[in-house]
Amino acid sequence: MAKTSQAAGLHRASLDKLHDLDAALELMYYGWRGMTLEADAYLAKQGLSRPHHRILYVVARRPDIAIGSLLEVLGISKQALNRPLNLLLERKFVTSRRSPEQHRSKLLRLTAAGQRIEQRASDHERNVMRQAFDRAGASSAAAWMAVMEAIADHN
Amino acid sequence: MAKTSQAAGLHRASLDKLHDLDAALELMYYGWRGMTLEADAYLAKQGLSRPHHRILYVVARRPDIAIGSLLEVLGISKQALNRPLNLLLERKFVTSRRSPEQHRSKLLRLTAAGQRIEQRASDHERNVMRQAFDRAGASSAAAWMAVMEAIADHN
DNA sequence: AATCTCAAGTCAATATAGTTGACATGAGGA
DNA sequence: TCCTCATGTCAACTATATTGACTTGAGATT
Repeated sequence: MAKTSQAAGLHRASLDKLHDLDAALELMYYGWRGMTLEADAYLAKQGLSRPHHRILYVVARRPDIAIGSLLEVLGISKQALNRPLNLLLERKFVTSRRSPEQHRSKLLRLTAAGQRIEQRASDHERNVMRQAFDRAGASSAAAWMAVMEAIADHN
Repeated sequence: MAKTSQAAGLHRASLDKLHDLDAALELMYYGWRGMTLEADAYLAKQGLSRPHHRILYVVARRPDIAIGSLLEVLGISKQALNRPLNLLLERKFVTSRRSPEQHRSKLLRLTAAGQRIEQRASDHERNVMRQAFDRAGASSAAAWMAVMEAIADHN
């Protein structure tokens, strides 16, 4: 293994399993990584990262969302939103305008360029999912969704 | 919504679906969150966080692992490992000793206290998985594993 | 008009998790 | 003695987040 990077690329390690469900924990970890890897690489090429993508993703699916609602959906503080959102506004991936009736809030929308970035980044993730679903079959895909829903809605 | 925290708790948002697989992307996101939420809360109570847990998890499953191998498995730089590992050594959750033959490398092991922390943190994650598998059924659990493997091993 | 409320924006300080680069230490092998 | 190699450490930097305190600007209320 030549002289690549000090931080090696993290290829699924084979660890002893102490418990029945250890394999499931590890699959969740490496699955998350596997789904986001290419999208993150694409975003990095654009000078963006995952927080930017999350903003683009949500605004794409909720045009005219107000900043306050966006904060709620993302689950972060407005100070944390500030930097990435301003970058997206500066680079004209997102526009903001005041609401006609509710002049207090600002409504966010993607520009055409913003839509393109969002689509390409999400496409990387969707392609990973599509290939995995294709390999495992449609009924497995449905089962995967059911299990993930149970995990997401835990408690 | 009273005056809780500026960063609200992030409850699965209902976003419009622009693509077929958008639901899958969101499930991966919220699933990852759902699995790690309680474990992270437990670790925070112990003054630890996810990197510490990852170290404990790996060392538990590879007793006498050398630092260099640990770096490889974790996929981070030795400088990034330094702080969390030193904390674990200070707090006597991990011990290091020199190898009898290979005096160059240090071998890491969990103490009893370290094993307890690792087990409890991982238990939180395993419990989430167990409940989800129970709800979805054994064949769905197997399908979930197959899909996650395909995602993790993507290219 | 003066004041209150509320969404948004901003500034400062802090924590965490990581990076690269440079260099020191200590043990074995040539 | 000198070289290699695993480990350790220092410094500087980046990114992503937090809390707290405050300002701004628009509407609503008295």
